[in-house]
Amino acid sequence: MPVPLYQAKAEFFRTLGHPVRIRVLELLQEGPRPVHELLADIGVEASNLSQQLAVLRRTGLVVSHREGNVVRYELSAPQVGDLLRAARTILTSMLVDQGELLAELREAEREGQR
Amino acid sequence: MPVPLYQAKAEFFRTLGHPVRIRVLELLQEGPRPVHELLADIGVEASNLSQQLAVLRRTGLVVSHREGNVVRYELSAPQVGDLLRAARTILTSMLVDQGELLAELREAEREGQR
DNA sequence: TATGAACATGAAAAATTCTTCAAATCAAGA
DNA sequence: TCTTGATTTGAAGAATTTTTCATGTTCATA
Repeated sequence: MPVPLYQAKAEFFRTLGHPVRIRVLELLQEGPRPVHELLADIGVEASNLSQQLAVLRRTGLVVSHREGNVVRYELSAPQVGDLLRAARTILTSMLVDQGELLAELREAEREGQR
Repeated sequence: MPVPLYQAKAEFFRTLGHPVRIRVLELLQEGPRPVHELLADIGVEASNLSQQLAVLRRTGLVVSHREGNVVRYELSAPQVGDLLRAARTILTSMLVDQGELLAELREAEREGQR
């Protein structure tokens, strides 16, 4: 009973769909990091971060290993960077469009006020 | 009060994180399509599809226009294709890894049984 | 203008996901 | 061994998202 591909994709995107998880992935693009460092950069409760890390671990996007007192995380799929970049491209172009729309709306409003 | 970028990204990915929405986007990559055609390809209730289309419209990923009796949808950001492709790459490589893992587990099990 | 097909919408119930809190684990050092 | 810092875990309640159903719209055509 293989999970249909489109469902696997949906699950994959859904795991990217959380602000803390996105920040973690972006930080990890620069290289492996211990939890306490992530914790310092992203300002959330330790247990909350831990829960999100668990989500990323389950999907296999990151792996962790303990080094003494500290647990270090890293991306397991380096291509994640490409994905985030592609997303950024779309997103900025969409935000630009929205910005233009917004500008037009404001313009229209000014016109109306005369 | 601009929405922090990482939050915008998370929202963006979350809208991709639904099987019906993914299928819609993939179908629309091949070109514009009327709702009833999407409906035939994806087998869900009409109102359900409609709700998901509404989500995609709100995020600005698709646009629709009525042509007589029919409403035609299309991708508003053609780069969505790139994104889906990047995702597919990661996903398949991850699935392959999992497949290997699975194979090892089965192997280990066989070993154990001897 | 009455009817029907194609879609959309609003709202409530059902299902998932998030956040938070208390408690547990693990390794290092006193 | 006791303590402490680092991190994880389980569970419960809060918040969001999905699904579903009934009802609207819109346009074409009889």
